[in-house]
Formats: sequence, structure tokens, C-alpha cells
Amino acid sequence: MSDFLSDADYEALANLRFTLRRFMDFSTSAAQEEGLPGQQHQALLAIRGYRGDDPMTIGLLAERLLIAPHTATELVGRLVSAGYVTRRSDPRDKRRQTLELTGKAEDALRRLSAIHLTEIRDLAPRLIDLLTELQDNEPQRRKVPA
Amino acid sequence: MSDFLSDADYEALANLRFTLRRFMDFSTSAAQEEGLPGQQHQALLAIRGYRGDDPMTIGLLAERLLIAPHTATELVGRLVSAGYVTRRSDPRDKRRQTLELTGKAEDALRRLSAIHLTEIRDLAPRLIDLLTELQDNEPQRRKVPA
DNA sequence: ACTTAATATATCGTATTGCGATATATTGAC
DNA sequence: GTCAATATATCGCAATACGATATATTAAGT
Repeated sequence: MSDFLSDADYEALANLRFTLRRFMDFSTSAAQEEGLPGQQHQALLAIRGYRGDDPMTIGLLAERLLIAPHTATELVGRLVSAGYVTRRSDPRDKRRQTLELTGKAEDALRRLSAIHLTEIRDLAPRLIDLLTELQDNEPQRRKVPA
Repeated sequence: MSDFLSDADYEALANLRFTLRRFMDFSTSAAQEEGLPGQQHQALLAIRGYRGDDPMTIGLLAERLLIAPHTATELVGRLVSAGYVTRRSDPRDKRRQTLELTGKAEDALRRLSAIHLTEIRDLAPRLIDLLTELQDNEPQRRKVPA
């Protein structure tokens, strides 16, 4: 297992992190300005962006956000309290809670998503460059590059 | 300001988040297995990947991690306690603290960076696709695509 | 040189948030 | 019909970042 790493590798990894952090930072700030903590914004997006036949539930949301189900429970509790999400017992399986966005959530998410698209279009070229660089710097590639 | 957004836009944004979250989740888990909280791992990477003439300091680290200087102070405090970083007063400006990685940190970071490179090479194609898709779906582009 | 402002780091208390452990309700398996 | 599995919920805890503030050092203005 070649774990030889050049200074350039570390630099590229650090730059990738820096770029990702800037995006996360932008995103969290934008959400805060809408009055939403970053995690709540991402939950709304996960609900809105979900394509599937069954309705969105706590468990599905947990999967999409990579958090524990009971953490999703708490997150949804906050969203319901703040008026962004409705939670209703699923008649087909009363263990499940079906989730839907309120108009308030749709409005906030529309604004947030619009500026996120703009920001992503700004960031994407740099990000793609960094990813491509990291892909190309294979540690063990043939001695004579084509 | 056209904030018309299609279902596909929301889906693409949600998928991008999901992919970023998977990377962050992978990264945090890998760091934990090395005995490092994710933030500490990223601090080590920021120090190691930093290219500059002046030595790394608390303030520079804060800039690279996009955290408040006093948060960087706390983070470095934990890293020093755990034996990953040395902190010394800079003789040129005694307000500054110069930071250096210990051998322990270099070892852990080498292992972590190696598996991160592997993971990134896995993830990069999907990420590049998602970013490209988001770039191309300009809401207001010319009516007749070339 | 002396006073004042700016910079760099540090400390303390607080708030957010996610998790582990655990509990309850509902459904499915046999 | 009983028992295991699933889905959600609750509680206490730990980690971490921040705001407010403090101290030390350097720079700027005169």
C-alpha cells in the first residue's frame, strides 16, 4: 500500500477542504439570514428534493442526511415547531410519520436554492479543477506519462 | 431575479448535499478511527498543506478553517494536549504562536490522507457530474441551445 | 519616545446539536 | 397469538463553536 504522499498532495487536499468549507460557510450564513439553522435548511432541501413513490418520513430523512433516526426526530421536531414542516401519522403504517413542507418552507427554500445555485456556479470550476487534480495525481502511475 | 426552480434543480441540489455529506461522514469516521475528531484532522491537514513563507500560526489556521481566531486557539490547545502539534512563541512577533506538526501527527495524517485520496478518486466522478449538471441548468439561458 | 489604536491569542460561560441508551408503539413472521 | 423487528420518541451527556471579554505585543501618529 503506497502511502507516499507529496507536498502537492497535501496541498491539494487542504485546498479541497478549504473550498468545501467556504461552500458550507456560505450556505450556513445564507440559511441563518433566512432564520434557519444550516441543518434545518438541509432537511428542507432533502424533503423537497426527494424523488420517490412513498412519502418522506423521519427514517428516510435520516438516511438522506446520514444522521441517526432519533436525531432526525429531534430535527423534525424543531422544524414543526418553527412552522416549516407538517408531521402526520401515516395511515398505511402508523409507526411512520409523513413529512410535508409548509408554504413558509417552500418560500424560504426557493430563495435559498436560487442563491445556492448562483454560488455553486461560481465555485464549481475551482472545485472541478481540484477534484481533477486529485484524480490525476495517482501515486503509482506508469513511469512514462503518455 | 429569476428564482424559478424546477424539481430537477431541487433534486440536483439535494443530491449534491448527499454526496458532500457522504464524504464528510467518511472523513470523520476515518479520523475517529485514528483517534482524532474530524476538526482536529482538518486542522492537521491545513497545517501540513499550507504553503507560505511565514510559519503557520493560530490566526492563519483560523483563516484556513474559516473559524474565529479564539476557536482556533481552543482547537490548537486540544491538539497540543494530545501531542499532535507544538506551539511556540514566535521570536519575530511575540504575539504570534508558531505551530508545527509532531511525528505522531505526520504519521496519522499520512495514513488518513492516503485513504482520503482513494475515497476522493471514488467520489470525484459523481461529484463532477453533479456540479456540471448544476452549472448547465442555467435558469435563463438562450431559448435556442446551440 | 509616548500615548493610543490595532493585532494576536487566550479564557469563560453559553447554546446548539448530535449521539448512546433506552422506551413505546406498531407491524411482520412463524 | 407470541415474539422479533421496525419506526419514532425521550433523556442525559459530550463535543465544539461562538460572544463577550481580557491580556500581551506591536504599530501609528505626533
